[in-house]
Amino acid sequence: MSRSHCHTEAQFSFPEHDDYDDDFHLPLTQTTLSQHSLSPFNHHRPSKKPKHKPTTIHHFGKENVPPYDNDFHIENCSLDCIPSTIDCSAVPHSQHQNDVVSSSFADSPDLKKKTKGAYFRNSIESKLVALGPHARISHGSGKPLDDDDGDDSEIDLLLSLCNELDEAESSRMMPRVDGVGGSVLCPLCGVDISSFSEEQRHLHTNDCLDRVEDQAQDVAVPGGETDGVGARLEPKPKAGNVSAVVDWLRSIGLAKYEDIFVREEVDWDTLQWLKEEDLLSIGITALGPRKKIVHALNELRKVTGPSDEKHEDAIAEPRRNGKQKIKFQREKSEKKVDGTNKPVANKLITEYFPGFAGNGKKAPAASGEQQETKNSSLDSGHKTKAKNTSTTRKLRDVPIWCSIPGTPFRVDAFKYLRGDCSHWFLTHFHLDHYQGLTKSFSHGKIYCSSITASLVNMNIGIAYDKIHVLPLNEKVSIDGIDVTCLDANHCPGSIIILFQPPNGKAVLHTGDFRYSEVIANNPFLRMSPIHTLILDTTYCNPQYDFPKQEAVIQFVIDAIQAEAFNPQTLFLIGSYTIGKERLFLEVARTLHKKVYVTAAKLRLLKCLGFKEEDMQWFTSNQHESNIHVSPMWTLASFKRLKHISSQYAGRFSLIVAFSPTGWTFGKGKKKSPGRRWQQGTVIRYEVPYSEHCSYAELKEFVKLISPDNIIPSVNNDGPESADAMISLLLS
DNA sequence: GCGATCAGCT
DNA sequence: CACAGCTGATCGC
Repeated sequence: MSRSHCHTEAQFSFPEHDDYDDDFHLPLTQTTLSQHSLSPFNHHRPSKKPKHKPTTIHHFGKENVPPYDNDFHIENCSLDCIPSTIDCSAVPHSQHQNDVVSSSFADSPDLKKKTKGAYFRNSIESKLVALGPHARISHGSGKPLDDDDGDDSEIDLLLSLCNELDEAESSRMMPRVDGVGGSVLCPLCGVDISSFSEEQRHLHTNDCLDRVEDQAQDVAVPGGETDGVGARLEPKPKAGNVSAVVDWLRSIGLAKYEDIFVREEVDWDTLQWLKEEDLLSIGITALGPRKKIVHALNELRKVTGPSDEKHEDAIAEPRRNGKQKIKFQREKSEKKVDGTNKPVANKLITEYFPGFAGNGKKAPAASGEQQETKNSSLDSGHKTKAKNTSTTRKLRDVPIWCSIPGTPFRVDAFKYLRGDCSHWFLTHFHLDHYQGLTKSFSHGKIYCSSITASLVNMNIGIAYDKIHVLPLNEKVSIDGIDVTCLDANHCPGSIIILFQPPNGKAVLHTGDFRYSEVIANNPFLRMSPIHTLILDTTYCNPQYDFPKQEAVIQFVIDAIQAEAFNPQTLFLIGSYTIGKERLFLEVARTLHKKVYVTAAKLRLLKCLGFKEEDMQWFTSNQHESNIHVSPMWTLASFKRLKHISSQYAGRFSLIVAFSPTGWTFGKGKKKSPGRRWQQGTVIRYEVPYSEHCSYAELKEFVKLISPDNIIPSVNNDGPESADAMISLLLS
């Protein structure tokens, strides 16, 4: 407390806005520590009526849990539940001992959609830079895009179509599936199916469709002469064909709404024009199904245009540049998740396009196992922004970075589970890497570090008999292939995995990792020539030139000390479910102050292999500390921070939050180790604490490894950028 | 009622 | 945008 301040609590009127999160003035935008240290309280605005908009913050209040730590989502985490096969005393992530041991890491590329270049163009800070220090900024919560905002003209058209149909119906016998009002004709072959049960009618029409499809496919597919949009396999359903709509509904799993469509006599042509409000008005009130139909219709339109339709399930495949190839299939039977036993109707979209990597009808190794791609780009739709294109798919192509060439192994590929593989490696316990892994996993063994194993067991509920714990820095043989794990310096339990198959072409999968001296000196890396490097390229751009973690930790410590002149200050440090532990541990150690974590988080920390002397710095009693660890997302907006602040009105008068992330650091930003933002009594620091490599570190690592081949596991802007990235790294 | 999945949102 | 999630709604079992 280097200086006293004369503010009483009453003076800390909380700046309230009617819409305080989306549009506010920043009293201090880019002050440095020395600049701001005068007083954080000199920017108050008169308080307005304290009207709180509802927020999405929940749960606080029960059992005295502070408002921000509503769940790290870990429950029942205790050492007791860990079987003896798990070595929980493994050296924790945060400490480097005399050897290379640490925790583990991995990388799960596919889930992240990281677009680096776009970040700055749209960032708050870039706007501030452009607008100057008093700029009014608009906080990223923009409204949803007016996606195809409804034209009245379209509704008019729809109405007139309906009218036409009414007239048509009265003048000729329309095929109907409800059987009311006359004989029922098959819409495809015209046979009278009046006497059939509803099920028989659909069987019949499905058979007709199959016939037509087979005939068309014979012609359309072999040449592959399509526009890349999909072979035209079927004749266009006739206007007025309601049963085609019914089939289509079934194909997207919404058969329960067929009655509505039949009742409303929505035929194939009409269907093309339906908009969400139309669906609502005809009685599809549930949001999910409505959205699903809208999405499926959008897919239809992309391919066919409103009057050039197909009538089956649209299965979209992410493609380069965000475009899609779409093929329509009707699913008569259940989709199988097991790729080894694909019914014809379940062919992957890419199978219709010879030459498309990893799929061609005759191409071996659909998952790219044996491929050693220089042109990984061909297949690198992975991690690009293939938004929403695969939501209806059950079977997604296994991205190339998930498959280890020369082995039957997959890495962080739980989104792509199928029966042709029984060895599944998990590099670390972050959602984007284990997504798809559920308690019902039954595809063989999961290989991971001991820390990850305990997390998988506790949080997902997978039994240990399905988990094979891999040691660090020790070569083991799995299915005849040598496998060695190294600490990835990413989050606790994260690993880099070295595969040495019998063909002599070693593959190094970095998972998510941050390069370090320890990694550089690892004898396994120094001694093993690497053929293929599957690389975490999250920050593979020269603009990401952030400091070492140590520097950022020091910055945070300095900032806390600088702000701590007010004893009623609450410090918040952001953290993920796991990750960033080193930051708050070092803060605690250096300042000799405990940090508060929730009880659930504490139980989790106990499983991460920290030593007793480190654990002593954590407490689950919030009154023992004014430095609290909270989930990253609660620190992301001033709105949430203010909410927290209001919960603590009696105890704390100032909140200082630290958001540790690498994304705060990029092109156009100064190379400072942290940025400070303030709004009223809430201060937020964005600090470039990264658990991924900086660009310079990536280059150095690549130089060290000198692989023959690089496969980026994070590909932000499509295949072109994949090649560009590789060139950058090798330059 | 529960697990899985998805859309939407940081 | 999104490092890595969270939340709520829905569906299938």
